[in-house]
Amino acid sequence: MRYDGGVTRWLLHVDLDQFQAAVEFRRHPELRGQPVIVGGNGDPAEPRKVVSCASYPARAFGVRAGMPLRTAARVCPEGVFLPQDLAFYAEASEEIMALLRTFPGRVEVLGFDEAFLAVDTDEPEELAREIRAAIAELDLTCAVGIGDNKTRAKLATGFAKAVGKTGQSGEAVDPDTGTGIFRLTADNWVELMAHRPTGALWGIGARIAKRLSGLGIETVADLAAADRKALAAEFGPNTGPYLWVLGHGAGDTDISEPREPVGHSRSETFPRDLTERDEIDAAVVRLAAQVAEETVAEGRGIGRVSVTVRTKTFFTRSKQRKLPAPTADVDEIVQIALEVLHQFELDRPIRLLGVRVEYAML
DNA sequence: TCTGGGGTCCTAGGACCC
DNA sequence: TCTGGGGTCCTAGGACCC
Repeated sequence: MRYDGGVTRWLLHVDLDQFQAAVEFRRHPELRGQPVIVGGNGDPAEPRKVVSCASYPARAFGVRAGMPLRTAARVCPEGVFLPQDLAFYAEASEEIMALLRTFPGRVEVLGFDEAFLAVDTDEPEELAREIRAAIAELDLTCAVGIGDNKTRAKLATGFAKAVGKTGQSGEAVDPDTGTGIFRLTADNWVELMAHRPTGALWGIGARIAKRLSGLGIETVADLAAADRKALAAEFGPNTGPYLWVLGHGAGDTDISEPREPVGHSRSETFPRDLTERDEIDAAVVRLAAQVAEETVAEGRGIGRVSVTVRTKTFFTRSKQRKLPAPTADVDEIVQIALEVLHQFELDRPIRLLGVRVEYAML
């Protein structure tokens, strides 16, 4: 933790509250405090679309991200449904990240609504308060997790949101009160995390938690005490030991340098299943052309094409092909996507089609 | 009321070559 | 005639995250 100068390196994790809904409130102030549900085209009757973001009042009804819109409409009849406007949220996200970059430290963007800051300071809470105050100037709120590494900073944000909860609204509020900020380090890791299920860790989802459970590992403490060899045998030589490390709360102590994106994809779940070869082909042609055009417009070459097919029964498979040479030819990509598509049986009604490309230097 | 869309990374296993 | 390992490339699939 200590290095030249004797100032401590801290990782701060900044996470906006109910981001998409909060951004909508900026242009629809009359909706503040309402159970707003963002998703699909804003029609709660639209099938096969899900909630992207629910405002805290909507969450009080049980509405959650990922829930079908029609379910949300049922559990929250007075919900205000808004179409998802990703371009608008991207713009707001840029504004937030630009603001974060005005603070001392370096910024790693994690998504539309969260970022890590690596900063050398002895007063991380002070900085966190300043960040929350600045975000409040944008008519937005956020929680800030402070940690001695990224793992702990990220998890600290969860505690910050719990601490900052104010009754029904659930918002982490009031930059002056110090709520909405939490510090998680090696000092309080065991006290706060040891008894929690492994799935509480960032990087352990439902599947791995279940497999860990099969090994008798239920809690973070169990994971930290687990035999690394046994973990390696179950999860592989890299993932296994990494899980053990996670159990101890260890993680990167600096942000990652921005990486070049590795690929790009477009997919679509159809309102009704596709059964005709013509319409299946046409959809793949359309998706492939879109992905290829977007990729070429960015000046990138394409080295691999993959096609995903999901049937009515939610059976999902993908096939891919490496190109003989990188290309920026949209027609070539479309042709290859069609050829890959035709490697599938295509004898079942199709719910989703997707086309993905991987970048390659031309 | 069935289960979005867009990413990243890891692992297993077969083919192929030395 | 049979049998080695190691290394790399490629595809398929799984898992995680926001």
